[in-house]
Amino acid sequence: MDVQRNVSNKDKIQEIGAELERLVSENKELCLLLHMMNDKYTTLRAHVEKKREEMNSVNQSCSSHNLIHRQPIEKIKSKSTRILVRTKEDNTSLVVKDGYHWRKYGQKIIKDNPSPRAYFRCSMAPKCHVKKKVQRSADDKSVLVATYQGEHNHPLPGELAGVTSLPNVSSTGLMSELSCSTSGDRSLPAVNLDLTLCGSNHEG
DNA sequence: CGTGTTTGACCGGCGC
DNA sequence: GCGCCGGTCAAACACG
Ligand SMILES: [Zn+2]
Repeated sequence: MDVQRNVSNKDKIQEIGAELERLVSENKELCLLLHMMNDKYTTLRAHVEKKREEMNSVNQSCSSHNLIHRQPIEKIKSKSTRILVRTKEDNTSLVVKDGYHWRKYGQKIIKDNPSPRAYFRCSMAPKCHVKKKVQRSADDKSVLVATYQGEHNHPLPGELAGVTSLPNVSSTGLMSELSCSTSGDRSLPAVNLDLTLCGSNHEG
């Protein structure tokens, strides 16, 4: 009957729609990531330039007003990278496709945070034992905190890398506060580079 | 049948 | 030593 075929088609359309939604979400994530990297780069450059000017200024004359002394940036050895990415409820805690294949191997309820934390491991290469933790922020439920640990010893496959082409990244207006911090060891104070340059509210 | 997710068990570190 | 807590394992299950 035509009705059945119709239903089947409808189902398929729904499926494709879901896939599209997923891709859009993924694209958004990558967009955010890119933006974050850009911001980080800009901030770091600004800091470096500021530091240089500062040094020059100090070299000439010591002013009365003291300048803030920041921690040396070279101290941070990015053994594990923490990335705060704002996302919708689309990808609750599932496999976040950020270019790699992740296999979930655990989930725990962490104290002082009602949301569970998911543990992932890279399963693209047999020798790649990169781990990743994903959990929601305690304050904003719409913020996922992904903590990458380790380095990939394999390049990204081209099939998945083709999604990174973004026509308009800064005109979508989906940007919000983003923070990126790198902590070398578990015991380090985990310096947080607040990169909330775009001081816009993130009502979600 | 191969692969990935779920989910409770298990284990080590740490504080009491 | 014991129990809490964060992290991992692995058996069972689901899916293509
Ligand atoms: Zn990898």
